[in-house]
Amino acid sequence: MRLTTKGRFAVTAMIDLGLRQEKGTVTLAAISQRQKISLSYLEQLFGRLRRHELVESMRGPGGGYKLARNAKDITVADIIYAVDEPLDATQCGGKQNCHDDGQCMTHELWASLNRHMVDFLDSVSLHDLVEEQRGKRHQPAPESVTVRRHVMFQEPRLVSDTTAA
Amino acid sequence: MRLTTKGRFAVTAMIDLGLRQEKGTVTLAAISQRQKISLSYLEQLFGRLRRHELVESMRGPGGGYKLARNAKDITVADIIYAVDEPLDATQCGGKQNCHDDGQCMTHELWASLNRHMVDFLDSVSLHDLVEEQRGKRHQPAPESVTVRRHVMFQEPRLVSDTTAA
DNA sequence: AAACTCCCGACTAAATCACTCAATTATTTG
DNA sequence: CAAATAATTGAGTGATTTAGTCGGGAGTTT
Repeated sequence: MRLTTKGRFAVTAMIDLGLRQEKGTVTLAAISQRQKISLSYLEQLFGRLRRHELVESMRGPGGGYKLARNAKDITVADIIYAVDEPLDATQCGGKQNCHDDGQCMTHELWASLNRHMVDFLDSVSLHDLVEEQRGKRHQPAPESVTVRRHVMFQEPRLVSDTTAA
Repeated sequence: MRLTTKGRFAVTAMIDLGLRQEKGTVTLAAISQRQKISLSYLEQLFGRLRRHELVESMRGPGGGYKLARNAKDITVADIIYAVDEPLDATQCGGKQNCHDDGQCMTHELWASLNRHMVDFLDSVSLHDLVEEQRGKRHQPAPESVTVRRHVMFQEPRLVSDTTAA
């Protein structure tokens, strides 16, 4: 799996979007200012997010982006996969030097690790992150239920509206 | 965490070493031939493995490398950390653009992911991998005990001795 | 001394990352 | 319609990282 700042920015931007989309749409220019991510870069990222149907766009004045579906149905893995594509730690998806066997004594190890990572990132929804940011720390479920819902985000601070006069 | 072919090669080489060190030491030249990893590259990798005290070396004829401790006490995380250093998915170890808060809404997310990855890689010992390679699939513990011992390596094949005439 | 083996640092080509820039298309408002 | 707003696209670029190579040196054994 590739873990780059690209994925981090994408998640950050999506949280920002999730926090404000109630008031219609959110422009990239606004996200750019709040999160200090260059507009051009955001454009690139949101192009991918849109093609993966995680966000929807509206052009023209009053336009912008909004989530294509409920934040609970968007996972961090979805976001990272959208912007970083492969999401594969094995690097030899059955083809490359893996045909010779032996070469790939470690193949299953990486495949396993990859599954672990994906499982984890898939267990955290955008909704979870947005709620954490809102500071709603009312830990209801005392760590049970399925596999979802991890409680592990200690940093509630958020960039405040510097533009909204 | 950085997951590159460097780490993969290092783990592969260590498995090879673990499989054969009973007969004294193993030379890099032998590992190079069996695993098709360039000797120069192996030298680089084993320099780091030695400095991290995972292997010990003996020079001169009959020399080579051997594990510095029991294979059960060497984890995959140890190996990857030795050759890839950082082993950190957060990328902003508290310093960079993380001072401003907000910027780091995702900091804990990456930190968590990193812990998950390290935990996993730490739960797999070199001994586990070596035994898997030997094909000793006698699953004794039916998945219990602590957290250690995952059963997840389906590829038992190994490069056979092409040199040993 | 000769062969063997580890040891070390510098070097490099290729790929990837993290962006930027310029131009275009669609939409709304006046 | 014109102007402003925003998304949309594709190409380009500099810095960094990766995945190695290369050339010699140093310690050991026969």
